[in-house]
Amino acid sequence: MAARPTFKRLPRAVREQQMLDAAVKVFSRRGFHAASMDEIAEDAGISKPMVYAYLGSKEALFIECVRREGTRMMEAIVAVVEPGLPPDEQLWRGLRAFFGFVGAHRDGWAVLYRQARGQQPFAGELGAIRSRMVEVISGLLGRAVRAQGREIREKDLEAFAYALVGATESLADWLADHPDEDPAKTATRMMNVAWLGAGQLLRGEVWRPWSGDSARAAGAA
Amino acid sequence: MAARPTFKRLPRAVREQQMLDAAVKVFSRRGFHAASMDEIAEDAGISKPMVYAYLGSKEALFIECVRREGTRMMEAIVAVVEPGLPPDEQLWRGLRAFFGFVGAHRDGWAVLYRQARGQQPFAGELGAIRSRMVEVISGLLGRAVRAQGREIREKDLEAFAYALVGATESLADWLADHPDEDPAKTATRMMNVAWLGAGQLLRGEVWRPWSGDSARAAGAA
DNA sequence: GCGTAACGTTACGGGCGAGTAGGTATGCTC
DNA sequence: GAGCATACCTACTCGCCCGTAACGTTACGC
Repeated sequence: MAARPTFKRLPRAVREQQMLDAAVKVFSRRGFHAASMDEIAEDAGISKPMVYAYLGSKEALFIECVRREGTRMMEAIVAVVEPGLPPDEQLWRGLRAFFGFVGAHRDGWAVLYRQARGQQPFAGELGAIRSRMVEVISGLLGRAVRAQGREIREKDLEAFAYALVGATESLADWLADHPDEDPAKTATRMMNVAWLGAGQLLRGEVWRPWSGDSARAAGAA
Repeated sequence: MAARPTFKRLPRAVREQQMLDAAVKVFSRRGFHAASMDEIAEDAGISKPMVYAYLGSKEALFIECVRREGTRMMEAIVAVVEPGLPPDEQLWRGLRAFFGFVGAHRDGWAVLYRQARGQQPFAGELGAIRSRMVEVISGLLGRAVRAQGREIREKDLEAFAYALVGATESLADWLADHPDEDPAKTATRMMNVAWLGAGQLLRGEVWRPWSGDSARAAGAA
């Protein structure tokens, strides 16, 4: 044998994570179809049949990537959102966690989700994650509305939440394309859209981050 | 030869449109990669080499699809938005035209754009269209803000517009997935998000369509 | 220390689909 | 009605890349 350090034997769980890391990277850079299993394997420092042995197929591998990243993202969000807080603070915390996550996984996130949106086999997987987010947001808003004794149709709520999710994803793309932007500031921007809307913007109202518990929307200029 | 009605000879311009129609349909149903040139050709009632003779390559064909649909969409919008009207009415008109267009091209729009978002070669093409929309919206809002003697940073404006475009696209997807929904009503929903925001929603404020020129946001309940 | 199961490899099959070569028919021009 | 451009076809080539068969090698249990 050559000088090759044969210390490479690693347990399955470790290898699987390495493969997923490599897969996320390559899928991100090339897109699902343009990515080749050979490149992923090489990037993971392993040979192709191992990938098949552990993850099954290209499609399964991609789904696993989406699932892992999606789960991590959801965990990052739910970790900071505590029910019981006022709705705008919950929203703010969630957004800050979300953009923080995207900022930390710049290459990972955006392109992976940009990929999954289109391809039919994965629309379901991505749709499930988006559905959870829509649920969370519409639940949050719905409870807040009803807590004030008001009525609102479920479908209106769903559409509203859907739009907010879309806006947030869109700003995430924007963030991924502007590497010098600050995630927290992007979250603030999103808060201005989600909470205040264009009408308030024209009236000079601005939403500012929570510095403790007071200081909501600063009044008109 | 056989009984085949040989009356099929058509001028190039006509055939090109037929090919594009077929391509939009097939790309929509299958996605860019899964779509085969054979299927597109068959659907257009022509043979594959003709497609290559006229449109060049699969990639060029797809780009042409995006460009055509995008142009049509932009035309539908700019046809109804007249500068000089108050900003919220301009926004409302634009949104109504947009959702009307999407509703009328349900299969076309959503999936075509869902496709183009991911695939790298086309991101540019789609990005150009999105940029125009961002420009239009940020221009609209920027003028309105400055008309009131207020200042606003260009980047804030851009991010705001970007978020609105994302929200709108997201609701367009929603509309495409809910065939029984009314485009105009969806536009109204979007208006509630864009103009009022969640804060007003909680206060019971609702945005209602223009019936002529009066009747802006209906006051609190 | 030896069997065995888990880790790992090299090298190939084979399908699918983009793109093309080369040839035929039709209609327009003058 | 000859000539020419344009519309149109059948039948291929060929490369890429997913997935696998068949075969080594390390470490762990007992």
